[in-house]
Order: sequence, then C-alpha cells, then structure tokens
Amino acid sequence: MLETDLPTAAPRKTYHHGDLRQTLIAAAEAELIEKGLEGFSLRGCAKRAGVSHAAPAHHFKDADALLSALAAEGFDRLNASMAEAMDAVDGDMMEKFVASGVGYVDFACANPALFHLMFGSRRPDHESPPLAEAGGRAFAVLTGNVATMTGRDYATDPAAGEDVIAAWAMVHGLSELLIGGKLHLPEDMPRPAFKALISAIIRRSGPKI
Amino acid sequence: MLETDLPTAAPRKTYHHGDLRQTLIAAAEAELIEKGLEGFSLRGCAKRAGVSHAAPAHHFKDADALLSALAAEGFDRLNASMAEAMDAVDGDMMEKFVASGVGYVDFACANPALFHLMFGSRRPDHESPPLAEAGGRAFAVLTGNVATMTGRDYATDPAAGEDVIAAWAMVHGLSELLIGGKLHLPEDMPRPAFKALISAIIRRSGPKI
DNA sequence: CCAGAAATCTTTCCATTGTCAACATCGAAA
DNA sequence: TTTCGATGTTGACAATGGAAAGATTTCTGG
Repeated sequence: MLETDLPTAAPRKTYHHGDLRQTLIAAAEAELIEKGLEGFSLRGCAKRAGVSHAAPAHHFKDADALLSALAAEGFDRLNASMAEAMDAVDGDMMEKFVASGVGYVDFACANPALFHLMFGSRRPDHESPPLAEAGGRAFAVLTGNVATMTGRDYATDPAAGEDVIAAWAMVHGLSELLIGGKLHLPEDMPRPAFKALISAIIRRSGPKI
Repeated sequence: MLETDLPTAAPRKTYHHGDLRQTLIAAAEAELIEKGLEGFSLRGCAKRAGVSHAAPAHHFKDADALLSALAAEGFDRLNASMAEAMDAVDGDMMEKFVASGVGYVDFACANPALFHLMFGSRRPDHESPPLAEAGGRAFAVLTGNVATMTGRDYATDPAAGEDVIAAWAMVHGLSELLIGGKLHLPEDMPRPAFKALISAIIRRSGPKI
C-alpha cells in the first residue's frame, strides 16, 4: 500500500481540535471507503481524527448520527453531480434529463461506499431533517425534469408518477448493479462508450413525449 | 408484541441437535428480519437455535459464512419466484418476460431483509461457489428470456447486453427503491393496480421487438 | 461387541466495539 | 478575573465474534 491522501491522524498542538465535527465526517468517509459499512468503526474515525475514542460523542449523539451527517453530505454531492452533468449539456430537455441520470450513475460509481450508506443502510436516520431535506432536493431534480418534459407535475398529476418512478428506478438500478459488481462490463470500456451505453439505457426509461 | 411464528429456541432432549446447520440458516433469516442486517448477531442466531454461542462455528467458518449460505438460499427462492410468475402467465414471450420481472420485485418486497443481504451487502462471500452459482442461475433466467425474445444470445452477441442490463437494472432499481421506502406509493394501493404499474414500467425497459 | 476416532456441543477466555460517567482543559462572557 | 459551558480525556461496562480446550455423542474399523 502506497501513500494515501485519505485523512489521517495529525498530532495537534492545542487541546481543543478546532473543527472536529467536520473532521469526523471526513474521517467517517475515509473509514467507509477503506473498511466498508460492515467494517466501519466509530473508534476508527476518532483515531483518524486524532482524538480520543469518546470525543465524537460531544458532536454526534452516537455512531449512527455521524453516519447520518455523512449521508446528508452525500445527497448534496449527488445533487451537485446531477446539476453539473445537466449544465455540461446544451441540448433539448430530454438530453438534459438523460445527462442528469448519467450524473447519478457517475456519482454512485465514484462513491460506492457513500452511495451504499445513503440508499442501502438503515443506520443513518433517514427521518432526520438534514438528511430528509437533502434527499428531497435530489428527488426534486428528477420530478422537475419530468415536469419540464411532459408538462405533468408529480405533486398534482398521478400520471406523472410512472415517469418519475421509471426514471429513478432505472438510474438507481444501474448504479446498484454497477457498484455491486454484478454487471461485468469490459474492464477497459472507454468512457465515451460507457456513457453512450448508460445514456441509451436511461433513454428507455424516459417519458414518451 | 404478540405471538410470533419465527423460529425460536425449543429445548432439546439430545446433546446433539440433529440438524443444526439448517436450523441456523432459518434462525439467521429470523434474526435478519427482526434486527436487520445492522443488528444481526451470530450469538442471537445461536440463542434462537437453542445452542451455545460457539456451536455455529462447527457448521460455519464464521458469521459471514452463515450469511453466505442464507444468501444462496435466497437466490434459489428468487429464482422460484420468477419461475412461478412466468408459469402463471400464458401469453407471448414479452408477457412472460414482464411477469418474471414482477416476480423479481415481488420477491424483494416480500423478503426485504434477505434481498438486502443478497444484493446490498459485502458480508456474504459472493465468490463462494454455492452463492455464485445460485446467482448465476438467476442471471440465466434473464438472459434466457432476452434471447428468446430477440434471438440474440448474451454470451455471444454484445448487442444483447443493453437489453439484459436495462431489464435487470429496472427491476432491481424498482425493488431497491420500494423496499428502501424511498417511493411513497399509496398505502392502500390494491394488488392489481400495483401489478399494472410495475408491469408498465418494466415494459419500458424491455427490448424493442 | 468394543475401543478409538471423528463430529458436535459447551465452557472459558480474549480483543474489539459502542456507550456512559467522571474528570480535565480551554475559551468566552459576565 | 472568575466562572461556566463547550470540548476533550480516561476508565469502566456489556455485547459481540472468534479461538482454545474440554465434554458428550456418534461413527467406524477390528
């Protein structure tokens, strides 16, 4: 194992850390990436942050609360990934819709452990306001896109439901299968080919307009 | 909490259990259903089976090996659910294809904890022969259906890849979102309406023939 | 039928983990 | 400056997975 740039203990001068809360969230992500959610340990996070094993308790009620905060941050980054992908495209609305889906899948592939925490775990408290709101914003991107394309509003028009569910299920299923290693794509598949494949598949799920 | 029919300790007469291996797998599923994968404990399984906490070691290398065996059983039951759904339909191949997808989603909804173990956890050893083979059989159902409909073989024709991936991603994404509580379908949605919705969405992912 | 071997189960022990309680240190407001 | 809340540390506890060693039963070869 060579040099890693993941956060690690850096002996500090002051008794107080200064920004332990944020440091712990970063440490939790590093812990998640290295050990996976199954091997995640709160004491490991504390060690990475260079504090004693009980220090996190002053910032997070328990280990799950720390994971909740990390998951909320994850949803914000997922939103950013989708927004960035949409902005990078200037075509019609359908193209932007597909691009946002690619952004969703890209985020999952780039952050498998985080994605798994966000969607595949009951450890974070998904009802906690910060997490629920961040998740709601991601959902809003999707419903907004569908509304723009079809003119149907998810909130008021039940007919929009099928479009929204289909689109979300498709990008989510792709993400889960890819990061779960269930799909064995060619190892050396170039980025453009990968993008084209994902885009074509996402297009199938899109609303018929 | 009222009466439960989940396996529980039944004091035994003999020193040897008789069929501890299978009993432990059943106990593991009960443990999973009640506590979730996060709260799963090997000692809890042993208690359910009515044996000491170290007894499982004689049948499973470690806790993950027990989960692997349970996951393999899960894949067999997933296969059965898909096969049953297909057999219950006598229409053209597309209808059977859609039915198998509904069987996939139904299995997930009926066994959320097991499904999560099978697809959303790194605790089972997915390379272990029993598990890998059971998973392979499920995959074969899908590729077989696509081949029957389109005449393209996944193994030899790369063009079949998109069809297979799209179909699998769609049913898998639906399953994950439904059991993750992310999709808020009307609580009282009747079974026929639910089935129609799922079928319509699966149809979108199907091959164009 | 019987003695040894193998399988199965139990008890005991240990390291790790999350959490709690008690105490120490620091900074900011009164 | 003093006091107090926020932040950090140490020590303890119960629960857990796993290893080691002993107890009990079953199997197997003579």
